Formats: sequence, structure tokens, C-alpha cells
Amino acid sequence: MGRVTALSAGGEQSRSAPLTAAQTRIVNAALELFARHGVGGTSLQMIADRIGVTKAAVYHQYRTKDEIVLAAAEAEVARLDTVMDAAEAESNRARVRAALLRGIVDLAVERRRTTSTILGDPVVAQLLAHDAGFRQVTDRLYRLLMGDEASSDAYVRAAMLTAAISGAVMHPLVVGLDDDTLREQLLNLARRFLELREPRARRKRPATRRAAKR
Amino acid sequence: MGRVTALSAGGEQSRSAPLTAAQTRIVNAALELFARHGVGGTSLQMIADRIGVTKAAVYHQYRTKDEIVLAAAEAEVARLDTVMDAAEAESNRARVRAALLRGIVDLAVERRRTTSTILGDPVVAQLLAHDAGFRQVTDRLYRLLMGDEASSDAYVRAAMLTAAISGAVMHPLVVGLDDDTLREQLLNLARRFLELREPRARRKRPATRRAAKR
DNA sequence: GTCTATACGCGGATAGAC
DNA sequence: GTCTATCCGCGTATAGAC
Repeated sequence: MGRVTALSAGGEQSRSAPLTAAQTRIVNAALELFARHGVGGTSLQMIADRIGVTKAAVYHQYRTKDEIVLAAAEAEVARLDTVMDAAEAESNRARVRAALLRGIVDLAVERRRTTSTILGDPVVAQLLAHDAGFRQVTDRLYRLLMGDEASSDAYVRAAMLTAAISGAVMHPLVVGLDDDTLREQLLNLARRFLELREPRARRKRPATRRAAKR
Repeated sequence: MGRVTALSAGGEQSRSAPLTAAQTRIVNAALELFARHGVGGTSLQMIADRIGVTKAAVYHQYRTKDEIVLAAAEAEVARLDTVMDAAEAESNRARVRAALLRGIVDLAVERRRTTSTILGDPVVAQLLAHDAGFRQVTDRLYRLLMGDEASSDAYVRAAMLTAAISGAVMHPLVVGLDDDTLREQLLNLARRFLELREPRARRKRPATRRAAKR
């Protein structure tokens, strides 16, 4: 199971092409601006001004704004990849899922003003849906979460769980909560949601492991 | 509490100023285009072209694009208001919550390609956060969902539940599922998530009380 | 009350010089 | 790699026609 993926020393990104110095400057500036003004509210001019160059100079590095958005999003996604690497090092499937859940919640809370703003944008979602590297990461995530189950129940469950975590951290209802409280409650509820079993056997510890229904 | 709002014949909206004929045409066109191209990807020109007028004619009805987005969003939110009206007619609190949950899930699935695309947009969320009528609706929703509970657990729970439902319906994992299946699974899991109780004897003080002001 | 004509500034995008 | 110059579409804005 333990597939080792090569990570760059900077830890900035893993699969896509390594960034040049100029590109790194652009992506970092973009990440800060996206978090503050949203993706649509950030212009190439703002990015250029922040670095101290002209709009066309930025344009020379990335031929379109979408490419910048994609590069910035991939930098965030790379963090998820790292979390999965760590989780996958655990010994059995239950431990892997537990470590993964904790890692995801930690990540979501830690970057509740950054990642969610970027990855939550519908334009970004559209872009990432067509990105091979990103799909690789999400596929891995869903496989780790649901195992080999392919039922509609498993799909909906995984969709709800990821949507709940990423959506809750930037939800208006919880803006007043500090990171520690949010993380604790989120992990607690997410864990129990993931452990929900089919309504048949209600909270009755089954003695034997149920046969894979598949 | 059960305020009866006058609904236009089309059932389009409830609390804000009633729309003129021209405004209704614009909002309807905007809703279709937003669902297809996203909010940021829809220009005033597209809206004007679809109705068969000039851009300036549209601008004459709504002085800014944000006003159009707001009007369109409110038309969607009005549906939620109707669902809450129906749920609140139930006899006791448990029944109200059950009817509400079913109504929310039905609504989310029915408009899985419309509502979520519009209300999920961060720009729209920002706009709605400053809209009095919208906050009234969401406050009512959260009160019906959580009762009078004001604990951080209740906040996180409500945030996760609403995020899970609205986020799951447009999640890549479930695009292949038909509406009936999605609705059934979603309702089932949402119901059980809402019924989760606080586990006993599991207290670990965070101790550090930091001012959560941001 | 609904629309047209026209214009301004900004944003993304491109070509070519240094 | 970075620049200037230029293009077109977009949101915004005003004045006025029916």
C-alpha cells in the first residue's frame, strides 16, 4: 500500500512541473490575494503590483489567469497529499482512516480562510475537475475514506463528509469559534458520522466482522 | 412566527420588493445563465441578449450586477422560506425538524444544478451576508434546526449539516446518481447525523481562551 | 415605465522590442 | 524575463427617445 511519492524539498508542490523563481513569487502572491479578495476579485494587475512588475510580466509566466489559479490550487492540494502520505503509513485500515480524518480536519481548520476560499470557488472546482493531477489526489482520498466500497451509500457518505468539513470551517455560524474549539467539535462529529452504520444494526457491537457485501 | 407572505403568481419571491415585469424577465434569465455558466461567468451582455434587449436596458432595471445576483439569490432563498412555513405547521418540535430536514433535502436535490451553483459562490455568500432579509431566513433555519441550543457543538453541528447537504448535491462523487437515489441516501444520512448525541465522559479542556475576533 | 445610443475605465489577452 | 503598446469585452454610467 505504501506508495512513496517524491516530494520537493520546499514542500510546495509534488506532481506538477517544478516552479521557477518567478512562478513561485506569482503563486505566493496569488494565494494571499485570493484568500483576501477571492479568486474572481483578484486581477492580474493586483498580482503584478504586489510583486512589483507589470501585468504582462506576469502574463509571460502564465499564459492565462486560469493557469495561475490552477497552480495556486495545486499548492493547496499538495498539503492534502502530504496528509494522506502520513495517514497511509499506519498499520491497518481503521488507523489509516482515523489518522486521515484527523489530518483533514486539522488542515481544514488551519487554513479555514485560505484553502476553502480558493477550493470552494465554483470556477476553481471546474478547473480542477479537468486536472489530471488533482483527480489523482481526490481519487486517492475517496479510496482511503471509503475503502473499496462502491455503493451509492458510500458515495453520498464521502461527499457529505468532505463537503461538511470544508464547508463548515468557513460557515457564518462558526466564525466566532476559535480554532481549537472548532477543530475539536469538527473532528468529533466527523468521526461519528464516518462511523455511522446501516440503520439495521443500531449501535450494537457486532461480534464478527461483516462479510464484504460489495 | 408563522408569517404568511404574499407570493406572486409565479411563486418567484416573497419578502423583498415585488418585481416588475422587466425585472422578472431579468432575474429568470439570470438564474438560468448562472446555473449554466456560474455567476462570475455570466455577463450583463449575456442576460441582455437572452431577453433580447440592450445591456443598458438591463442596467436601467438594476444599477449594478450585484443587485441582479442578489435578486436571483433571494428568489432561490424564498423556496427555503416556503419549506420552513410548511415544516413549522407541524405539531411538535420533533415533527418540525423531521419535516424541515425532508424539505431541505428535497429542495437541495430538486435544484442541485441551480441553487448550489448560485448560493455556493463565495461572492454571493458575501453579498447575502450583508442582506437583512437573507439573514432573517437563515436565522430562522438555524433556530428550527438547533432549537435554543447555543453551544459550540450545536453551531458546528448545524454548520456541518447544511454544508453537507448543499455541498453533497453538486459533489463530483454523486453526479452519476439519479435524483431519487441521491435524495434517499442524503435524507437517511442527514437524519442520523442530526440525531447524534454528545458522547459522555470525554472532556479535555482546551484551557487557552483566546479572543476569537477576526 | 421601458428602452437605445454612446462612452469611460478596467480586466484579460497578445505581439513584439529590449 | 521583463517591458511597452494595443486589442476587445465587461461593468458602469448618463442622456434622452417612446
